[in-house]
Amino acid sequence: MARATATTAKANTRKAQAAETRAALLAAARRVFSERGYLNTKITDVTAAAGRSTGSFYEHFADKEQLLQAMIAEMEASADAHLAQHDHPNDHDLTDRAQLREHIAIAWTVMREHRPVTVAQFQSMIAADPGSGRAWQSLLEQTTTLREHLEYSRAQGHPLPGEPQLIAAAIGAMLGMLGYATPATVQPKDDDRIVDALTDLLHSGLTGPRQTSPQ
Amino acid sequence: MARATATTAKANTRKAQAAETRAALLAAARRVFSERGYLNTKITDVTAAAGRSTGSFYEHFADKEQLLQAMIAEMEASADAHLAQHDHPNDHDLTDRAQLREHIAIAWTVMREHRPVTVAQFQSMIAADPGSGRAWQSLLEQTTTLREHLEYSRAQGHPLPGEPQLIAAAIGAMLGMLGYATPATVQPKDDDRIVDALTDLLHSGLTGPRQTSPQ
DNA sequence: GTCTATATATGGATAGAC
DNA sequence: GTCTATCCATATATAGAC
Repeated sequence: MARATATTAKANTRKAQAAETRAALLAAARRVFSERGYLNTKITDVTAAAGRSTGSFYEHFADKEQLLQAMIAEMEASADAHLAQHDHPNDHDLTDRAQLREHIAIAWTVMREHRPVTVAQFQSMIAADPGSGRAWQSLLEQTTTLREHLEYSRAQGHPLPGEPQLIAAAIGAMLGMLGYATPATVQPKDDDRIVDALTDLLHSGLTGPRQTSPQ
Repeated sequence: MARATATTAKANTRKAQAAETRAALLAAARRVFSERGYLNTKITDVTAAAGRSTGSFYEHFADKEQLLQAMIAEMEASADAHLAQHDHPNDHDLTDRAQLREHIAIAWTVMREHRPVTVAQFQSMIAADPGSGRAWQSLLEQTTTLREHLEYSRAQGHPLPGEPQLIAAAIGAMLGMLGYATPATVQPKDDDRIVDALTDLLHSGLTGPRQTSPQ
């Protein structure tokens, strides 16, 4: 079948077409990953969804793993731009409810907005050999900032439930797993409900000072 | 190579040998799953580790999934026997620190003692198509008891951070993911440290009433 | 019931024309 | 750069002898 070779106003140069194909593959991967996930998706699924050929795929990516890396790079660029709007000094105090909520909300929003990528990344991590320790390593890496904030809080005199590294990993585990498992169909207001609940749970736990419901 | 056909005192009946082979396959699967995990393990990896043939495998299990189901059944039988030692009435109050810790400790211990199985089960769940909602469904199922306890606590007048179902899922997500990611090499005393930290975090959160360290 | 040997299916990856 | 056609590696599952 004939495929549009210049759907945009861009000049139909060889270079521009390559970029177009690459973008089409990335976009198709996002679509396919959100349904079938990363592990069950075959290269041919992506190329079929993009309307390209298998051979063309390998002109842009060495394999499926490299495709995922490119998607992660895109996401991080986008997330960094988003984060630049907020100030993120190191001296955050996560024992302050508002600041804790802000962090949870940002993490949750990024996971939601880039769901196909985070889902794929999560699957890829889990599929690694358990003996390799990659899951633990990944958990530590993704919670580095969180850990630093906790260390700061502790230095300020707030005693923590445990070592900052462990607490950060626990929180990261909760957010990551919940973000993966939560259906894509939840509404924005549910997102708020979830962020509020997680914030309260992590801020003051199950016994924190909350008003008893009126009954 | 010659393989022992009657390593035990049992009579070498056809039936006994079948049971022996089945047990050998299950034991081999535990060993292999703990290193390479469930997803990356091939049927031939299991049979090779068990010293049996591929053809023999299919005499006992229809496929890898059924092998895992058999391992889960074994684990649940073992866990139930273990749980029978404690009383588990429905009227537990997880806002009580000791009772919360008990629950976390049991969950953590089961995950540790049956690590190959829980790891395999976790991988199998994650590998399912994200669009199927299996991860969310699994999370709800595995936290049913937890949810009931939380509902009880709430009925007793303890306000929770959110809906019991969501809070239970969040706690389950934390425990499940952390149990998966935590290296198999941690020492028993580290297990205690982890259980204590998680208990404190979930009980009173990051700001709960704890003594400031002497400094 | 267990074995060896093999059929079958799948998907990753490449060659060469356009 | 993109395509079609194809090679090739891998793993599931079965057939048939013992």
